[in-house]
Amino acid sequence: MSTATTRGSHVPPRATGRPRAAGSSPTGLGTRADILQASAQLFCTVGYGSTSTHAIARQAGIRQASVYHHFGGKHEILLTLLTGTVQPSLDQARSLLARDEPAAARLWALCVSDVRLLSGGPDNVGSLYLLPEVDDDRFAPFAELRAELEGAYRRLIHAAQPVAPEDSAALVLGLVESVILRRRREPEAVGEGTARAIADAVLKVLDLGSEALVSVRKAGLEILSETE
Amino acid sequence: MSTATTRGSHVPPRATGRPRAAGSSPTGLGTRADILQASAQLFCTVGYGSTSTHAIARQAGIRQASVYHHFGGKHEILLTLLTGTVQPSLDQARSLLARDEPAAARLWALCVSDVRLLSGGPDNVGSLYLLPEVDDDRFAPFAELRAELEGAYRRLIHAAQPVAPEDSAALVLGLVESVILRRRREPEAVGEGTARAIADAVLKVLDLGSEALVSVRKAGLEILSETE
DNA sequence: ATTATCTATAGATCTATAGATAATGC
DNA sequence: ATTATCTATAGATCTATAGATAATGC
Repeated sequence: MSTATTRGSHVPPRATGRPRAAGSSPTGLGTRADILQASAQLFCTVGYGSTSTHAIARQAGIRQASVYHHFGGKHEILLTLLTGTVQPSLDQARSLLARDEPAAARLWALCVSDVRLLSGGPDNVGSLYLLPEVDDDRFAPFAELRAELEGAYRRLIHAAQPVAPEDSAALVLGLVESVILRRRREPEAVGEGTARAIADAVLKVLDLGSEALVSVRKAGLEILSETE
Repeated sequence: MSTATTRGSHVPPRATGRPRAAGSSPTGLGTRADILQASAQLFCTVGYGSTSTHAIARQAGIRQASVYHHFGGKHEILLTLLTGTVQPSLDQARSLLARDEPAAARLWALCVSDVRLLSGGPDNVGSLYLLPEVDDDRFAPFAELRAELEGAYRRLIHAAQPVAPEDSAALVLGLVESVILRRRREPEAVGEGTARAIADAVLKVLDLGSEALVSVRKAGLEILSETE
């Protein structure tokens, strides 16, 4: 729901335990959140393998060894970030699947919602999806959530456009996820306009982009206003 | 042109120098090609930072220190792979820009050609574009080529659809590059059909997807048969 | 003589654990 | 007593260089 939840920590830090040697929690949300935030920023900019636990600790305002009090290692941090990023998308997808509005409008809303999620937040966490390391078995729980999301897209696509070819979902997800690289290259160019443009493009690709698009968009916005 | 050229080596190895301790060139194209091929495979699967020069050497059939006889370091290998991957796309784009056929057909052909390039070859080298490390200044020469390619897309898009919004190129490139992640997730699902489906989707996104699409496709295939 | 490889290694990491320490909680 | 941090460090890398070696070329 909120960014704090996404990052896996919303409890304000209690004052127990030895104090930090230098400074206080950069995020103000406790050490776990500090580590996740620092890791997200580093993984997104220099990559997973190139990021040391020492670099994470420095950015989180603690010492290297303290990272291990909160996580089993780098892989556990990345897994937490990955699932925390895809979970809100999946929640929204399920909520949209359960509704009664026309499928085209719900699909449009899902695309807008996902692009917003990928565009928002302090770091481009969506780019974690692009890390080659994510294919590793250690991150299988994430792959599972991601596959469920793809299934939700597939069902909405089929409901909206029964004659769509089997691999349409790949094109649709490709359009939605294209915002990740776009944000990396032109961070300031990405906004609400991007979300709607991508959702429109999805409908066009599915041959649902005629004059009906205007009314679908309207219905989609209506849905979004009710689900956030 | 050929994969060998892309990888920067086509000269068969001469037999000068101390022989290898174990085995012979895995690619049969010389040590430089061995290193590039081994690095491509590793960078694509486990990432850049997670790949050691030792791992590269092992896979290339040489000792770790020998890598430095051919490249200044890992970054120089990645830069070679990146530019070698984008260069053929850029060559094709320039060649298409210079032709006289309708812009829609040339754009369709460019998309098909790029998806083919990204789908082909032994490794998913397109996924090197996705590495976070690529944003580093060391890889600026690649970013420049990539920007030129985007410019070529932009010009073809505008010629084919004068009323297309400014950021259409981002959507189009997003669709084309979506094949990279698709190939990573479902390698066997990607083929010529994917290339044409993506190129079709590009025209639809640009509102060029009516019944004219059939003739555009035909013209595009004609062009492709003349430029390969 | 030239070349491409090799072996060996210095110095710089990097990960993960052991154990000390400095706070709060009861 | 419990907790979260700290300091210290062992052991395993990893990069890049120095210098030896084993081929071909002339």
